[in-house]
Parts: sequence; structure tokens; C-alpha cells
Amino acid sequence: MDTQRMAKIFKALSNPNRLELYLKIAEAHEASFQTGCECFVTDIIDRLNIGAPTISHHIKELANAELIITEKKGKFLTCKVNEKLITEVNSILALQNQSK
Amino acid sequence: MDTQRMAKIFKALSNPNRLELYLKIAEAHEASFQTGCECFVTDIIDRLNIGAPTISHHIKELANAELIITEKKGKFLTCKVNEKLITEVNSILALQNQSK
DNA sequence: ATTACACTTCGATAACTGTCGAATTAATAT
DNA sequence: ATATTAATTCGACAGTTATCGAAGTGTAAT
Repeated sequence: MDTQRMAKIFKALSNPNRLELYLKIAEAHEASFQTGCECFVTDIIDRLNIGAPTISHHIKELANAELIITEKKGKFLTCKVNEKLITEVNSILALQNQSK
Repeated sequence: MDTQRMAKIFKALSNPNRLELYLKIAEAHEASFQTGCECFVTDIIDRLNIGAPTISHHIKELANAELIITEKKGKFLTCKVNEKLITEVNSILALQNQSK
């Protein structure tokens, strides 16, 4: 992985709200905004105190950095971690896990 | 480590030039801008094609994120990786090493 | 058919960022 | 003392970003 790509990943995770959003998605891993875990989006909105347009924007950023993969399922949008990056992402997440 | 702190680290490494600067410092680990490895700053300027003021700015950002520790030695400035973060940083750097 | 829901898109805006050239400071060399 | 060198500070500027409210789209429930 070159520095450009690395920087792009770091940038995608450099906003606290977006990082938290990513962590939630990673936790659920195949969480959707309704299927399985009900009211996911509302939950995020409550926790992060940011509006739906902003969340939509952040999700697009994460997807654009290829950190997550999204799929429209009817009215809902499902997000999952990009498997191809999961080992790298785990390295990053070790940052958090190490202190737990 | 909480998300705020994580995001701060990611942000510091989210600019390609700053990331490359950090990698150079990490490589030399105790590199100074003259001592030991001659003409370090000029080298960086040549490689990164950014001016001295910008480098000064980036170094301050890295130091502010506590990723590096700087020390003024006479006319020169020495930079070294913050040992306290080195394991975490190594996790991040694994991103690059894995593909080598 | 109408309503409700889950987003998305569209401006707009305020704040932040990377970069520069010019001027400045401080240390060293002549 | 003077000149050189290393780095910093100071505006400035163009580009980006996070966020919002309002309006729009498409799906599903009544």
C-alpha cells in the first residue's frame, strides 16, 4: 500500500463522528439500518447528534475510501466492512483494542 | 484510547506529504535536520516538493498529535518518534509493511 | 391513493487546511 | 561585525470539509 492510499484511509477515519460511525458498522459488520438490528440509523443519530444528511455524507466518504461496502435493500441501506481491507483495518483498530 | 484521540492521530497522518514526512522521521527515528544525516531538510524539500514553512507547519502538527517529539539543538531541530505511541504507530505502519 | 419512512440531494455557510512568499529570529561561520 | 544558514512566524489565498434545513426520491404500509 502506498502513502497516497494510506493517507486516504487515515483521512476517512480522521473525523470523530465518521470514525465512530465506522466503528459501529464494524461492530455489527453486517448491520443494516433496519434489518437485524432495528432502528440503527436512529440509534446513530441519537448517539452522534448529527443529522441524517451528514450521516449519508459520512457513509459515502467511508465507501469512497473503500473502507465499507454499501448495498441498497429496498428502503434501507446496508453497510458492511470491506473484507479486502479488514486485516489492515484491524491493525488500525488495534489502537483501540490495546487499551481495553 | 478513545475515538477522539484516535481521530486526532488519523488526522495528523491524513495528509500525504505529512504522512511521508512522518515515515521519514520514523525511519531515521532520531534523524535531525543536519546531525548524522546531512542535509535532511533539503532532502525532504527535494522529495516532497514543499517549502520550508510548510514543513515547519507539518512538523508542528505531528508534534501536536504527540506522534513525534522535537528538540531544538542549536540551529537545528531534531525529531524522533514518540516512544509511548510506537506500538500503536507500528500497528498503523503494518498497513504499509504488509504489502512489502 | 395516501401516508409514512429511510434515506439522498441540493444549496448554503462557517470553519479549517495546505501551501506560499516575505519578513523574522536565532545560531553559527567567516 | 557581517554574512550565512535553519527554522519560524505572519498574513494571505484557494480549496476542502462538516454540518444544516429544505426539498426530493423511492419504497412500503395503511
